[in-house]
Amino acid sequence: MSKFKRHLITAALPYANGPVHVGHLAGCYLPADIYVRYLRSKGEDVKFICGSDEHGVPITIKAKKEGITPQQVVDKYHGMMDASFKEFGISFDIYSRTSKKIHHETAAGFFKTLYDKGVFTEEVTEQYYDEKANQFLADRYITGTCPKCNNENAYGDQCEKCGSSLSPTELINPKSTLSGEKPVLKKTKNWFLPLDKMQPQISAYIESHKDWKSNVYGQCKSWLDQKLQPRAMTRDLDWGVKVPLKDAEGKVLYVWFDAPIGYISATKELLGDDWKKYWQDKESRLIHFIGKDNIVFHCIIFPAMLMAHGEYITPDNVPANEFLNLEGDKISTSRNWAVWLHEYLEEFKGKQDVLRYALCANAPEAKDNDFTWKDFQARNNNELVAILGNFVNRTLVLSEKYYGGKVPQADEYNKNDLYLLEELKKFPDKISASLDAFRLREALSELMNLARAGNKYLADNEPWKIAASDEKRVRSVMNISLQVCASLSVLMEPFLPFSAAKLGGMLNLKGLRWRDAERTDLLKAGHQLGTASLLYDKIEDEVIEAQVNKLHESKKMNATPSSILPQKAETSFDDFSKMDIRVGTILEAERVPKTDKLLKLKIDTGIDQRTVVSGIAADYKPEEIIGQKVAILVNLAPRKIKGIESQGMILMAENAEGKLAFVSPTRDINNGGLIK
RNA sequence: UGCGGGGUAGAGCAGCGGUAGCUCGUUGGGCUCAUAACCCAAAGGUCGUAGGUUCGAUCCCUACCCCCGCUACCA
Repeated sequence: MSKFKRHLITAALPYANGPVHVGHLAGCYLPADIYVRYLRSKGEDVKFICGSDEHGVPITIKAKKEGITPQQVVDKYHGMMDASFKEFGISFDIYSRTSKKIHHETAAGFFKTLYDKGVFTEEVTEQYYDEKANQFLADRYITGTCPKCNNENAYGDQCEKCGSSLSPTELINPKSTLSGEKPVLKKTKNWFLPLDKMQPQISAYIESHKDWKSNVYGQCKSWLDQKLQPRAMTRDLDWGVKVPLKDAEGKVLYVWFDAPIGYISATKELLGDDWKKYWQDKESRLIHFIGKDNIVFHCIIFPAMLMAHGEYITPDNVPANEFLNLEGDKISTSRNWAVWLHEYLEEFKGKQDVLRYALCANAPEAKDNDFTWKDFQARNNNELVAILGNFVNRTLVLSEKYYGGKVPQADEYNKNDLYLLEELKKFPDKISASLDAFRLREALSELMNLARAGNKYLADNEPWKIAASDEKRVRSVMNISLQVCASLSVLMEPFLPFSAAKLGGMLNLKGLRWRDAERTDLLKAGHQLGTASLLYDKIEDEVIEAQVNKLHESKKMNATPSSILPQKAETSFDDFSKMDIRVGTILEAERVPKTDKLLKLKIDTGIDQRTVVSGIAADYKPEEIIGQKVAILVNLAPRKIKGIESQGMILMAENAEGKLAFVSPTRDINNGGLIK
């Protein structure tokens, strides 16, 4: 039925610097798994590819911090992720890793092909080099004073204090984090993918996929409208895939060049020579499941690489999800604000499907969504237990009671029966339509509608009431209810594979395909059913409260230690006394238009009244700070901000969350009073 | 600030030109086979704001506001 002979489905390669959390699952692994299981159930030829992304700078930094090698870092997390995906029922055909030999060969080969075809442009730039450590420094390995806010601990790519994005050469007093030495500028050559020149064909490619999700298509359009820029595909670093050229000593492939090729090398590893069918045959369909942070790489850069190579098909669809928040706050690995999959699996043994259900029902398909434990509990208790589990349970309990677990013979169908059976036949196609359009939440809710229909049918026909008076009728009602259970067991498999298997066991059915779900004779009269047991248990309030508490405690623990910055370099009293800090009073305050954080203040410094622009609007409203006593550095060189000359700087204290507070004398000191 | 996504009942979402719909929650009733489960019914929305196009707008156009992401600013 599909115009494609085979499907290659990938899920974003998770970065091997931390374990898997619910955000990852909801973003791409669960949707991809549901889609793949659905295709398999339809009998399609499908391969599901994933693996750990093990290169890139953050891993080398993490290794340094923990005093181990990068290889040890990735080994640890690769093992964890592999195991927890497996236990959660993410049914990869292969879960590989980019540190494997086959990947290094494939990625290097791919690069070499592009190089030989003359695709790349070469550019020599000046980069910082650490002479003591004998290597070029990635942006993150350089710290120095931020030229914008004087923060002495700014990184080469970004100042975390003021948020400015920087280039390493802008830093004042740059320092290598490897040796502490001052790095020197040294020329280095890198290879660029000329996306600017490829813009026409990339545009044509994107334009031919207007059917993509609006968040994906919109993001791509935005990049194209801003004109693509050449992008460096190599880096001066020693952790990664070596650039396969003679004059490229000490260089590796850019992670975003190397990572998507991981899909290709994993396919090779899985299939041997057959891999080409999936990547190079026009009748193959390539689909990437990713989170929104990866859209550009999968929709523009990777397709550009594939086109430049020439022998590959391009992604047919990239159904990217938005982000999942947790209890109202962004999920963060470093702040330990997350529900970790390996911990969930430990604490909720056998409840994989509950999390699968909660995440799918609330997946961030169109916008960011919030995962809350309360919602998780409600989904389980009010939907899985009360609707799906209950329908199956009441049907099987009655069958056991009336017929000793043997499927009864249906006699004549009445109006009610025919109506339900007609409805039943529509479900596989209805759910298919939603799944084919990557509307998984909708598909899941359709599935639940079948269970709802079953519950209603039982309530309307009340077999328990007529059990004694009309045995014939009861046999028909129970037969039909059992057929609905059988269809459910097939249709729920992509979403709830563990429950589907359990239900299959209770019904003593297996090996059914998607199409079978529309049949109304899956269970023959006389067929012996297995033993009934509950599909889902209620989750009590205490369990949920415990999880919420755990979350908040870990947040508290993380808030304090890591956020205290180390002491700055020693300074002299002379240097300190150059600062002229005075007590002042805020006379006027107003928002600087078109900015989020800036206030324009008029301050009485005792010396004069002057204008100061200050980034405090997130914490203070203009009207509430009039009359506030402040500490002000008055002899700071004036600087124009948003066209307003700022003549000084207000001193602010900052807590771990970045909240600001005025520094102000505790007894009444007149304006102009010296702070020393 | 620029770009993208989003703003629809208490919560989560669908609808995207013809007098607002789904799930959960709430309230009332029924039932008792079933895990205090199930079934029925009701309440609850001026569809972010203001203009415009149209016989008619939640849906199209314009401006603005709010939330999220990337980006800028944050002395």
